[in-house]
Amino acid sequence: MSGKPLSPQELRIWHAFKMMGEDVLERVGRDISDATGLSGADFGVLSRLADLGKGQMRQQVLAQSLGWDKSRLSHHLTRMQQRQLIERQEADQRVVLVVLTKQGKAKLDAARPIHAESIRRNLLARLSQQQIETIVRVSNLLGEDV
Amino acid sequence: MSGKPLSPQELRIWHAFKMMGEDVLERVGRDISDATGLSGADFGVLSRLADLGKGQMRQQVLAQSLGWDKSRLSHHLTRMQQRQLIERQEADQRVVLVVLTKQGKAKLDAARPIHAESIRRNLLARLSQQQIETIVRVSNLLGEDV
DNA sequence: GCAGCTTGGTTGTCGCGTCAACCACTCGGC
DNA sequence: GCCGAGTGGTTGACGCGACAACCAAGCTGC
Repeated sequence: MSGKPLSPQELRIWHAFKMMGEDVLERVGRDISDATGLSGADFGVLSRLADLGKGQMRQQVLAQSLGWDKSRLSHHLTRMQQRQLIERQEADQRVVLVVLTKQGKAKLDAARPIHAESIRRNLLARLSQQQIETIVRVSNLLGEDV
Repeated sequence: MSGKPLSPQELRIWHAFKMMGEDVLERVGRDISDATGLSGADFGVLSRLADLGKGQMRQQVLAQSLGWDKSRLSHHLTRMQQRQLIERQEADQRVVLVVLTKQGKAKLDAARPIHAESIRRNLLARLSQQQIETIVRVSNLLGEDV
């Protein structure tokens, strides 16, 4: 409410906060992509498919677990399908099953160690236990709906 | 490196970290956009133009201060130019000056208080002083190049 | 002079993400 | 029966972003 502009101090905090996420996300994404050709988004889809769904899952459940809307997922799956990472099967009409292909599984398996290593190098190894705990706590605070 | 997969604990940390940034960025961006039609990127361009350059700046300097590459900026400016938020003036050949238009300035002035309020509500007000200090420290740690 | 590098910027292409419109099916009520 | 609402998904349009190729201009050095 108070229309006061942000102080230089507040601006610094905001800037730091923005950079923190973007930097790390970008590095991890790039590591995966350089090594396997998968984007961070691809990796998210494939790993949920494998871990939560034993290789197959309904689109909407997948969307839910990614925090994506159905349109975004539909577009993304179309592209992944063209690259043979997944298939779509109509279970009964109306329900579409997303199925991990051999190739998708292979790429995922190739990407997992890269992903893990990158997260350790770019995030976990750089922070103290204290700091990590604060991150988790802060994330929960900020994730609450107003 | 150790090929070990991430533990559930490590995964939770990673997930928390990812969400933290995405949530808040998205909320602030949406607040600005709902109120003024400017994207977060537009706001960044306009505010740098106004604050760092007294309303005009060379493209490359602008790109530098945004952390964007020249191509991205060029594309974005083309779109902003079509919406009359900025103009491009060739100073001497070879150098292009980006100039804030009246409309751009007006939009920026409208957006500033929204931006400030949104950051306070979605970030600053939710955290303790301790936590904020940790964020800033962590951001610096993570921003260092390897 | 001119070959070659660097600098400042534009352009095309293509993957990504949002929004709104749409289709098809199911279910509840009347 | 049918009408309306909700659910699961697709589609098209359009802005955005990364990348690579390109076009000047200017700056060496010979």
